[in-house]
Amino acid sequence: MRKKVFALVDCNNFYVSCERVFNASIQNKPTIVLSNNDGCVVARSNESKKLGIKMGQPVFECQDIIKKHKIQVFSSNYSLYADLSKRVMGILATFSPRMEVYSIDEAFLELTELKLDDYGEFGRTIKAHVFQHTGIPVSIGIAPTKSLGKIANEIVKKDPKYGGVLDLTPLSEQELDALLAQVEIEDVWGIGRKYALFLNNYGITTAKELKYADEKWIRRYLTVTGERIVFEFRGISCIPLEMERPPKQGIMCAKTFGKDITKLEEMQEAVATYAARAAEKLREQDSLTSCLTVFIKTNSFKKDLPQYANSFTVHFAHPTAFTPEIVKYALQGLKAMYKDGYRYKKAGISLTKITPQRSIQPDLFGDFSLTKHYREARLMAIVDAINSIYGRDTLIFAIQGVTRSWKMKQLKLSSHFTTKWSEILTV
DNA sequence: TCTGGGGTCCTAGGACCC
DNA sequence: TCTGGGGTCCTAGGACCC
Repeated sequence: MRKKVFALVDCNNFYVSCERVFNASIQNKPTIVLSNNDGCVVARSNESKKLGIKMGQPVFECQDIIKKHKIQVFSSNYSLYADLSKRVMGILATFSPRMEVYSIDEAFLELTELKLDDYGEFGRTIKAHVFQHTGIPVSIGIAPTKSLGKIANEIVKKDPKYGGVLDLTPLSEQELDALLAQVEIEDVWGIGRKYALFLNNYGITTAKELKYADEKWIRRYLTVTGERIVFEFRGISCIPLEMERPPKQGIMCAKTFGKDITKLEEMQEAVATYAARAAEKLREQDSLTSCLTVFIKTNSFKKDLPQYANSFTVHFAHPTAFTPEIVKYALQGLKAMYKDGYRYKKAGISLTKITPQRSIQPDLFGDFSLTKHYREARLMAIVDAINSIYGRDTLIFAIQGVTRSWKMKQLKLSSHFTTKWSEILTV
């Protein structure tokens, strides 16, 4: 069997790069993008990485550095990033019929069937093409397995001498091992904090040492996922390309509030809003749910305040994607556990037991009516269509509230350059 | 009074990813 | 004063079945 070839294409500092596409004045300035509510740093330009800003760091902790070095700060503009991501992926898709969109800023391309002489050259073409058409810089790692592609990408990002593209396929085993020895165990794809600590305790500190570890032992302590990494490092591809995203098995909508909630009515607004959003996502993938969990919690960082956290799960008699019904169950759950006298910081909805819409079963004996189900589905389709044309929340349910004092804080939001006509770039 | 062996399915919890 | 959100997969253990 011929060796496979995968390219991992990863957008550099993606959210920051997106902001830069539409803002020439921040090209070489240190820049960061914040999480919801402007709480933590979730993307950093190379300049801000050098200044010591850490991924996930709370903003208030690095306020001094931000001021001192005039770091450019942005709230998350998720619809802008999603739109640019779509454009990048569209271009990547023209380079191979076999592509896996792995995350908002990463994709695997399988190049095996292209039978090229020089994959590195192909990678450089892709990189140039993506930049020319979107303004987004990418790094590319090419290798016989997905895990090694990740490794190549890791090395490319750290060492400018590769110019953003590294092809491992022509390397000898010794050359490959020398590169693997440079990658620390915690930077390996699939090894998180816990496993890194565990492996370090046993003297496995680099990707190379993991490659030559006893696979039986690895399987026992890191399960099959760990064992797969070992084999992938040895050049045996065990993590297949997944071209189609299967429908989600769980859908979540959870957010911290812009300000604490102390009243049940406000909490009902928030919970109803999240439930309605989750129901929307459910319908986007043509699914139904029959189980909902609602949770609420106070701010656990504030140790001196009274703490309360609870969740409530509701199982439905019939699967549904009808917003009023899902909202009703969510509010029932909320009522069952809500307690007065606390300052709530966060709430969320999670939908599980998700089934495809076409699997719906008429109930011979119960009160379930197929006619009613279709009527509800048509109504929702209309609501969704209106909201998609005129903007989210054009049509909402009264319980979701109109004041929304608890809404996310986003003080440094850039314009929706590509998704709202009113905010299109002016020159 | 003695009481096997082999399944499946479900759930909770823990690991991971970006 | 200020600390994100949304996913996946795997395993162990319990319930239940024959």
